[in-house]
Amino acid sequence: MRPTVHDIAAAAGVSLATVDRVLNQRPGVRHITREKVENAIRQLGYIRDVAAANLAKGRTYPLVFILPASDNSFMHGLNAEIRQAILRSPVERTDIRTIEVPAFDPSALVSVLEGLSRERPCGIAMVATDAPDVRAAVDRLVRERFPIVTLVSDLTGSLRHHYAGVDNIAAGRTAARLLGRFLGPRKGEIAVLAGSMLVRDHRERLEGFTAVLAEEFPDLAILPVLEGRDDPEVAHRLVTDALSRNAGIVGVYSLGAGNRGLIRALKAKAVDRTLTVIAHELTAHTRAALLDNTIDAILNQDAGHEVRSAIRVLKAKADGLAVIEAQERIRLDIFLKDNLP
Amino acid sequence: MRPTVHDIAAAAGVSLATVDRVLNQRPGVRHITREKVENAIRQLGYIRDVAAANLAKGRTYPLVFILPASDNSFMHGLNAEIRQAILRSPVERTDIRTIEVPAFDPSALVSVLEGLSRERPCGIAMVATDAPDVRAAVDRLVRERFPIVTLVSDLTGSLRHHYAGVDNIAAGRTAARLLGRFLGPRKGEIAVLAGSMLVRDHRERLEGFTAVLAEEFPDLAILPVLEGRDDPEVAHRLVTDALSRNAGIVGVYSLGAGNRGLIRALKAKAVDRTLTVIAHELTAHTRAALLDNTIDAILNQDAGHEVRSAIRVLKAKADGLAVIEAQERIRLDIFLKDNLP
DNA sequence: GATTTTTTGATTTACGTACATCAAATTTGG
DNA sequence: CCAAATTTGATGTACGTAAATCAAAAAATC
Repeated sequence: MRPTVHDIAAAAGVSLATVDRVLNQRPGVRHITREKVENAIRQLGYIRDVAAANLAKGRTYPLVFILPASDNSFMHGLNAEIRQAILRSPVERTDIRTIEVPAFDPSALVSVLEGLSRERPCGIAMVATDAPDVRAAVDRLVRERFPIVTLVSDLTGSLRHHYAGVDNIAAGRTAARLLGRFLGPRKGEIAVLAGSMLVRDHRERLEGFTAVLAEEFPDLAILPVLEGRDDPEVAHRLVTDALSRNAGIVGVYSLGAGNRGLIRALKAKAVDRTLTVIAHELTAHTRAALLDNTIDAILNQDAGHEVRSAIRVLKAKADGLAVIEAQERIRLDIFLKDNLP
Repeated sequence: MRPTVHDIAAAAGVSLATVDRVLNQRPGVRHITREKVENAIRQLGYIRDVAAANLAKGRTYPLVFILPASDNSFMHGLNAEIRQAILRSPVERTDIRTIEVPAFDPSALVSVLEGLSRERPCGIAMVATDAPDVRAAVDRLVRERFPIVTLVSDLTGSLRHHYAGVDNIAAGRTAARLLGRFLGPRKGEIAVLAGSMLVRDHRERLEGFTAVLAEEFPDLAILPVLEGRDDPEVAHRLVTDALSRNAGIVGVYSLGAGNRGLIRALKAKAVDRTLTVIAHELTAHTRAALLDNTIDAILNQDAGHEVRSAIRVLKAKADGLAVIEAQERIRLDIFLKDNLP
């Protein structure tokens, strides 16, 4: 049977109250007594029953999700997953609130973070915008002992406890290899459609992509990046233009959102030629395009996994518990038309 | 605040004891009283606090994992993950026991299943061997209200509650498309190395593989399947022979275990030619082979996810709770050298 | 050595549920 | 209508932990 606080008290030769003081780091325990208790805890292998503790404390986990106010399928999906998580709140003892901030606006994000310092949630998940001020604000909160995880977009170099998202450099590299291998011996140019080079994840994907293409597929040249602002209309125009102007395009890598426009452009322009296309994010549109061979592969991150993982990690950090690293690794999904979920 | 049994009792105008009798389906409640209580439960949206209930009951979840006694990397990995889960037992209130049965031996599996009917674990996870007797035994246990999930290898047509494993037909189809696309315009023959055609997952992978190859890559012909019995030595011999005898081989699909032998054969025999190779299961060997370009892609199922998912599902079923379907879907991982974990 | 301060013990209540017991009320059968 | 059976209520204890109170003991200070 698992040891309880009573067993610890008995083993350490102290009272229950003292064990409680040690366990919950309350004051008024002499150093040597504290050590006696800690030894007993270690020797008996005591593990606090978190469920019982939460019951006694009436604990809930107030969590805050900070999201950019972006109007694209991925963010909509992320929001939907957070709503699902809110529905599970009673069971998981969470109390989740989302805050929308203007996209690509570091100062807005910083002021929200500063506001949270007063609200004192027990955990913060945020889609990071990569800027020094944001990093500083995050570090400040971490030093104030707030658990913080970045979601989808990381803030490297900051003190955030965890990143719930995919490795975007690896994603870009994978896209390049798939494209290169699918094209085989063919030579030509590659069009890259991004949202904005101001976003870290897009920059990283491009970085990985160009690196592998340069190293291993020297016959494929990357055209200047098209910045579609994750907007289907803009994407449509840019891709249509590029295809018209450049007959040597053999492949397309769409590393951001706004794929609806890309797909429309491809269907109109590329009926005759055989383009190889890799896109990010599985949505109703990209799924259909994959099935009708307009797109050859989709790279995806599962927003549901990211949200659930962020919640698990924040709760664990709030309780000072360990996380199962392998479980919390967000994988890059590669979908061909055969393995769609 | 979440409603409690007290709120239900007050709302239904009955005593706590009666609410308890209804909740735990104890006898001695008139039909109309039971309905009053059930209405109150529905109206207040009462959800039993599983943590508190488990605390009160001193509940643990005795689970049994039934595994084939196969000596290959994947099964070793699966075992290791189960051991990890056992380490988490105190926290998760599980009590996990594994039973090894001879591989490919339906009757051994059936007798183990029958034995469990007396032991009464609160859930069973099993790597199924596909046979009518096994199906019958599983169905019998399900009718006796045992939660059962199949692990890695499914038992379609049975009443098992859940399958924690990948869609092997999809895996085979994916392998075929990757191979076909990687080979591009090249024509030639494809060698397929399987463990045994007696195993359902191998049969299904082959089925998916041949289907896509036939439909979409008619220039690629499949050679007679090599049955390596998941044994590196046998695999080595078979692949070496095949490569010697057949100069037209342009690709290899290894859908089972024993990849160590395959890799050795490839390195010895295929230095001169450019084979495209797709293999299953990420192990130290296949990982190294992927990195040194001996293998082009690895399809993988994450044993850790499968084990954790099986445990979550069994616990939920034992408590009569819903599972998050999307969370429990085991994905087919596709690894290129760029997105290795 | 007396006094103050700090540390420790003993005890109680609470969290939400399970489960057991016994008494009281209600229904059913004869 | 009475007895027997069934249904319901009231109450208490338990699970493992948190948190509070007050008394007692020990240590530190003068």
